[in-house]
Amino acid sequence: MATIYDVARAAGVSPKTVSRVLNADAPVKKHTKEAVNKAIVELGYVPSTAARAMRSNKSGLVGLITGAISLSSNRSENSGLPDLHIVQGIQRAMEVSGKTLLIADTGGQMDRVPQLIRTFEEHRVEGLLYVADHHSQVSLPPVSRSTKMVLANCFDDKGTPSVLPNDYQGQFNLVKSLIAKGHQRIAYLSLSTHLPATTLRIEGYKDALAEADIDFDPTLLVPAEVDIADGDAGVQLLWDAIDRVLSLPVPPSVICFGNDRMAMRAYGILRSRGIALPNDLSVAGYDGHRLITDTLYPTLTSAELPYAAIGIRATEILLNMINGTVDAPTQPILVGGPVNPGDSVMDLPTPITKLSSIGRTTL
Amino acid sequence: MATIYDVARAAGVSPKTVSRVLNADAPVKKHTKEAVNKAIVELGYVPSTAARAMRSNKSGLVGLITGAISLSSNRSENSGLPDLHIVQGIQRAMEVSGKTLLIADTGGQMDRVPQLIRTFEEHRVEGLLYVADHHSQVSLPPVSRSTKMVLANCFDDKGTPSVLPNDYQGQFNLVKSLIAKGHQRIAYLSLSTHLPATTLRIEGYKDALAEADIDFDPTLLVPAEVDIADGDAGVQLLWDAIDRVLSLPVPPSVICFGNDRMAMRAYGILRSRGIALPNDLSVAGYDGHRLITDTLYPTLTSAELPYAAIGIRATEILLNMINGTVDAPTQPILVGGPVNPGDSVMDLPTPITKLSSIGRTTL
DNA sequence: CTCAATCATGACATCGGTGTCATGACATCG
DNA sequence: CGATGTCATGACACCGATGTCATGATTGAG
Repeated sequence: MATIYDVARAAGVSPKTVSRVLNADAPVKKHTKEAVNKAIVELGYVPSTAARAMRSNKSGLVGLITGAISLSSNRSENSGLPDLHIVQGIQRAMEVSGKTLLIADTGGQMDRVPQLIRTFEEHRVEGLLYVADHHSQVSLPPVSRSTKMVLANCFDDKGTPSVLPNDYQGQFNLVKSLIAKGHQRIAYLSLSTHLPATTLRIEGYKDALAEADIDFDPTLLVPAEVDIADGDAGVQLLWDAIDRVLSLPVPPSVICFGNDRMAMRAYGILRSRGIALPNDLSVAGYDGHRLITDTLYPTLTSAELPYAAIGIRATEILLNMINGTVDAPTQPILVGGPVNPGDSVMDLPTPITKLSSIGRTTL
Repeated sequence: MATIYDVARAAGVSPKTVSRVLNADAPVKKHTKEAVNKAIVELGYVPSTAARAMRSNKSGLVGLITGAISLSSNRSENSGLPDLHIVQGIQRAMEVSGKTLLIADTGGQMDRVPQLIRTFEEHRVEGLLYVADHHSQVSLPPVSRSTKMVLANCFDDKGTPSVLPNDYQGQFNLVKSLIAKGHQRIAYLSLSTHLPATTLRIEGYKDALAEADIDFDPTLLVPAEVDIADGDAGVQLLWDAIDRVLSLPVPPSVICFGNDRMAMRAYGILRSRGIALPNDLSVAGYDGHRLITDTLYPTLTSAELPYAAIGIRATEILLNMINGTVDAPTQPILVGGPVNPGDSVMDLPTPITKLSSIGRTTL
């Protein structure tokens, strides 16, 4: 591979002059510049980032640690929206920065993280991003104090800058939109209550009800997901939860599910019970998982988890920290998302009348 | 960041001795070694790959060009199995090699590829992998003759080494397994006939029929996908294709779909027509898209597209080319996959009797 | 026309490792 | 006991770019 010295010799100038042409950081005579460019093209010269990095002490690299690639759609038990969307956002934001993204995948094994960080340090990355597959608390091994780091979709107890989905607001807006469509009996079959997201969403659910002067009915709130990734148990639990809320004296007119995958399962379960969607019962999901929401029939109403935006925000924050232009945020950044309306939610012009006639004949 | 010189000074030895300890490429007295290691730990020294790469003229990097990350599940019209699985396979194979993978995403714009290749060349990658999102012919811009390259899931007309799914065998085995279950009237609603995969799979379909002495009936073979990514048109076309084969004088006992997503859509369409799966009609997909096959009820029988294996094979070939141990293959490597059985295919103990009673009452 | 300021370019050192060769300290053997 | 060889280590150059400083050429001002 040709070096800057080869180019210099071919153009009859010094290496430094070639460097000046490359970086346009000092005036070069037009004639000289042309000779240099000609030599560059002829030799197919491409500057070496390694040499540049060594001299400038800047690698131009940013490291990303994630399990998004190895885990994405392989483990179908894995519940939510693919965290890959966060990676997409990061890539998009990184592109315009001119830095190169180094992606390391954990393969789901957290104990490999130190090794990955080590590799990044060898490459002298200027910053580090950590992406979690769901809103969670993490505890990462310490990195050299000088290394900037931003957490996406997770947080720790060391005050590392982090970007999180606004789960409270997402569920709040979703329920609010259901109420606007005339629904009053709103069931919520949530994810495991051990998840930070669930706690926040339940708050959003309750506050949205309160805002509309609807009393919170505890029997309508059922955790319908276990932590253990056991497909069969999951389906059973979901079946049972649906059974419970539909058997209530006054059944709900709409069920919110903890995520789109649960809603997708519910489509099958409800149909097998002869319940027509959305005529007999409305359904809403969470995540905005397009593959599911758009493909299901009827299309699914869902609160969008703004993963791409989270990736973009996290990247922006990191780049600012690298440039030193802005201080790292001390509080988690919350990113909200819209409610994507689908055909799975019925308009209920006269909610009270309809309520009493739903769900009884089907059980 | 500490350098090898800092370590040398702290340990009271020469930099070269530190280098020897790091690489264990020459004997070092136990006492000296301990002093060096102590200094390394105390200073938190991490060697710089940039400096190493420059001296050795080996970057230890492999470049990967793909659209898998940006396109994955965002564009839900995008038909098949996510090509991300290929990337997963590549990562797994690369891990054990000790090289670092540099991933560049095209964002779906092929015109960005030259730019990405340029960046890789600046990083002096030792090899290049290109991953296509579906079995297709590609035409990549020329790279420096010395750069090794392997194509995964695609091929070109320049004889670049490539690894492809064995579409012929996949469909052949799928149809064979259906025949083994007693099916004789096997419809095939294929993908667009412009795809290389479709041509190959139709051959496999026909040969499997021929092997069982079943006459090929052209009315059972319907292309049910257009090239244009128009969701509505796709659904209409699929609806119509299903309509056509079910209206035949002797309707099929099973329908093979071009991919799992089509099958998923078909579940909804068939159910809305009152056809019970698999009792009234069996269904099979293609891709082995777990998210779909495992979640659908009943679970979907599907020919697995061995994307992970393709990624692994492509990586192995590339690494061999880099090591110079093996010559590049001159013919595309074909990788086969199993048929994943689901509950969507009925056993037909007495195929002929049942055949005539299917599909009529539902139309 | 002279002197200073500006411009274009080059020589050289440097970044952090490692290959090559040299060197002094021991060990081994006849 | 001296010659030869092995061992542990260090001095030095080099990989490819670029920052610093120097230098000769050119230009402009007085």
